[in-house]
Amino acid sequence: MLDIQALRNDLDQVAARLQARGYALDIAAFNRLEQERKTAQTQTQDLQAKRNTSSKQIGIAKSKGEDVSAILAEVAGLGEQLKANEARLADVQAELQSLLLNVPNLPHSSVPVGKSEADNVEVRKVGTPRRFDFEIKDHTDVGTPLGLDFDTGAKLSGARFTLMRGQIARLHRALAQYMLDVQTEQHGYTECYTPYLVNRETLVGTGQLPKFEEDLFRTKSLNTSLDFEDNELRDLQTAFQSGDFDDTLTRMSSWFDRQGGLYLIPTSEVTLTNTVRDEIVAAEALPIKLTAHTPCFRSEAGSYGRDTKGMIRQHQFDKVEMVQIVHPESSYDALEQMVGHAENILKALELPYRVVLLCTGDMGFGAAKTYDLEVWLPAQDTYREISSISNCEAFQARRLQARFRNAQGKPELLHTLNGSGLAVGRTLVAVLENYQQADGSVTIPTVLQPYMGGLQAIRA
RNA sequence: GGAAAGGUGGCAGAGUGGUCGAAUGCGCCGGACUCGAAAUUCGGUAUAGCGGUCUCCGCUAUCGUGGGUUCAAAUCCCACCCUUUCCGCCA
Repeated sequence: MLDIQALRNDLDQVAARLQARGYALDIAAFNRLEQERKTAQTQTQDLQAKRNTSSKQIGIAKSKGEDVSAILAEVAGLGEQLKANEARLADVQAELQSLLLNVPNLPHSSVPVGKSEADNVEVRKVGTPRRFDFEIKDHTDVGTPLGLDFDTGAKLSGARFTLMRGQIARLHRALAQYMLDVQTEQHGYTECYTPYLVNRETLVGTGQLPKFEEDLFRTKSLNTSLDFEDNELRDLQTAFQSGDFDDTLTRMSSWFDRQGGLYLIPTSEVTLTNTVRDEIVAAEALPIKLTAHTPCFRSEAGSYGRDTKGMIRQHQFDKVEMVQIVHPESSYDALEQMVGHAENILKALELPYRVVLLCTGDMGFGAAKTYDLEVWLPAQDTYREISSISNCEAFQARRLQARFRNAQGKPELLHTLNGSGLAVGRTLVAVLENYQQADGSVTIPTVLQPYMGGLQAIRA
């Protein structure tokens, strides 16, 4: 969420910076809502002040045993007027809030302006892709004989699910364990175990909601009664029959909320970052560095047909996440550090990769600056995203009301950063493809061998 | 799932319709005392929004959340959420 003061004072400049990332801010709508808000708020507050003083007078008069009918007559009807004004103010503020919740973050000045992936800037390339003296296979062909089973995954759950058996399941676990150990032992992150199901508020805090509901999986509790109230059902029916689908969805969603429906996390950035929601942390506690190995669940709506083969794009994948919660002055240092923390994993695994600085048009909703790490996949003859590290500045912190006490003792918004360190599934893909041998076996990277019981290669 | 208790400031905890944003204690900040510290003592100490004559002042909101009653709600009523304890079930 952007600072509403920035929008009030500098609307044109903010709009121009948003334009750079392809977001058209509705300036007229904002101005109109702000105008309405201003009048509604001053009028409401005047009425409230009038009510408060009159009520106080009544209290004083009564304690003295005086007659209060004159003052009572004065405030007659004030209640109705006040109620109407308060309702109008609440409406306008809700509208402003929802407008604000849907505006993406401002890009940092060092971010290249661009429209798409094509405008991203390669920062550096590390490692040399291996030369193969045999015909290389992609990870599905390498992995299938070793226990990668897409058919069973599909049988159990559907497309974009995978079952792993035997050595390859162990390799997957070894990768996650290794990454977690490096992040905790070498980079100073605190290991966390977090819930995989979270409430709505948590997802609003990190920015997945309200805008990206369709990217998430949502559950509902079966223990509660699923009955609608009679009038609710009638209203829902009316909304549906009149073809007002927005209204229908709103009503269903509000009903759903009351059923205790929780969402599956799309990344543990959500849970780790939300640990500081509604907190005022001590400045000495900064930076807070957290890591977790969790599954991530994504509906992948709108990506039909993309990466349908293999385990590049799954509904469920594991990830070791890094989150830093820092003083605003050090967030850009922290961003560079975190890129290094993710790179160290790739270096240790001896996987060739490149670091890419995302352009304004390719960044995520909450990011002010993002680096992607892309790993070399020989079968695709290209680099593919394996990590994404972002500085969200105060964008999430403002939604979360996550603050610290500054030198003046005043609460001030923190900066939040998150990054993958790394995506485990895609790392497995990279290992399978880069370490494949002519005989169909896969060599185990040296650093993983202790996690594999000393095994140097896996074979069918 | 059943029963009970409870959710108040950074923390502990009082307040059960009226000058209550809220006693008191702890913590924190500043002063006094002291060579210095501790102890003692005095004063200060929430957040957000709006407005102004804008290093200051005024107004408004906030006592789990949402609604209701009332001229007036931390306090009364309703619904929900959460926490704790006991019982049941359970990995």
